[in-house]
Amino acid sequence: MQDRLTETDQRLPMYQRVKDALTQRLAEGEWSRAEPLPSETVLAAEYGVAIGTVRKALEGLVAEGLLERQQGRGTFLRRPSFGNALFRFFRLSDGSGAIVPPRARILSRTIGQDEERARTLGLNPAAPLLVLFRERSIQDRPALVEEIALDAARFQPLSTLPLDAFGDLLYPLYEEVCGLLVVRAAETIRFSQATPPIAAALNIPTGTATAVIDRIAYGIDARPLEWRRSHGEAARFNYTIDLR
Amino acid sequence: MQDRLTETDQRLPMYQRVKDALTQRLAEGEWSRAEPLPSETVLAAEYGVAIGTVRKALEGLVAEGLLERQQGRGTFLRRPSFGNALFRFFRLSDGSGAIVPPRARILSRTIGQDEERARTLGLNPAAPLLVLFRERSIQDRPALVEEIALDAARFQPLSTLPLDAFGDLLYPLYEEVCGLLVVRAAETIRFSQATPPIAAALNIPTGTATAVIDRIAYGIDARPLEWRRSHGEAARFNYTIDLR
DNA sequence: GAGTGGTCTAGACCACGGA
DNA sequence: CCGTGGTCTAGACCACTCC
Repeated sequence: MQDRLTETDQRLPMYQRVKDALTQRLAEGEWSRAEPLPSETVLAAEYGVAIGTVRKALEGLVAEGLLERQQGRGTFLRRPSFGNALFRFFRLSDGSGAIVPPRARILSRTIGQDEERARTLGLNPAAPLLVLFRERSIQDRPALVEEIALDAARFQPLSTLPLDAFGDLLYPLYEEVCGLLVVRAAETIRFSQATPPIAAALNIPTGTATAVIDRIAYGIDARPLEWRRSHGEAARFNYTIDLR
Repeated sequence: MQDRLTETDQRLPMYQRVKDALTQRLAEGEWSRAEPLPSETVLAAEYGVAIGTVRKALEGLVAEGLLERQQGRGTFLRRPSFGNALFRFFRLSDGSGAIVPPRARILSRTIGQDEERARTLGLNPAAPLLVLFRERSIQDRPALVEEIALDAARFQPLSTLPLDAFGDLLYPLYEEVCGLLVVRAAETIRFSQATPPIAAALNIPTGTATAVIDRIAYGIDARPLEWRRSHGEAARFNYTIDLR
């Protein structure tokens, strides 16, 4: 057990090496979300370090959003909460005020090449990509259209899954069907105008102001998993951030 | 020295009480940015706790962005870096590519009442507000217009300061002239269209798409200090965020 | 009651910065 | 060189969850 750390750089602080080792085990799916990690005491024994060192490693992983700790219960793999949070950007309380879960529908699925997006995903420029077009609507009114690019190799099961089996959220699907866990995402917001296809999909006039959000979602191993571009009507856009 | 903690809630964890006490001393301006806080050892002795407890309090304040620590040098009050970061939202590399510091010009200064904004600032609705209109430009081209509301009482020195003495950045001014330190801010982004006065100030046609950013800046005591609404051309808007 | 994480202590040694 | 924060240890007791 103890030599699990020997491969990592000896110059790094102990807690960092423990953290790296745990990250790798998390990435390999060693623990589900229902099942707690070994306790601090056990981990300390496994790695041959003091409990405080394990604690520091765990706290780091909590800070990075990989783990959740709960007193009396244990330490768990965290479920990222931004999965459907794109809708955080848009006003949801359309009329009734009740928060309705947005419905998703896959408009098309193709496999092809795209040099630029493959590069963005950290792949060989010629790598085949699985490309989805997706509509998300609230109360049967289209609110967003999304273009999604995935590594066709890693997401192979999705290329045969029936389109109506995709459900409303993709990230749980990635996890269940492909064993890939989204941990972090970076988004870029900018402003544009609806091109004819976008306008048609959103049911708004061509040229209407839109907000465009590009997202790159990263897996537990910090490599890009998904590229996504979402279009929505600018008038419905509303976003809040905290600065320090 | 040791009884400095007696006023705080006895049920709170020790490190929390130390943290609260330090926050208050920071808010009172006990340490400048050049001068380090007392060392961990000294603080531990002052508060009668173990060094690890002080460390946990300090780490919390670092996480909140109030402090910076540097090995071998000491622990320092942090200078928030978002002061001129509104321009993070907009494409700066206009032509030349070189990053030019944006110039600011105060267009007007008035004192008046505004119930809603006073409430936003946590003031009595009838409290007098100091309202500034400000233009910010890059290479002599207006890029942003801002409306800024402040508590006239707390920012009293600003009501008589010559308009051309305001400089390009307000937060250092708040600190130097009023002794008020901005620590955190919350921003809301939305898209709109330029009204005639905004269009005139930005030198764009009325009705052009704009990005509107509302900001509330908070002081070290976590109370709102400043309300600000910035308008810029939407086509120049570009913003990146990280989600977890 | 048994086991978990949360708080707290009291030390040791190391790495870095500055005089 | 001394003093700083950074790392690490080895315990203690408490608060919480679950059976």
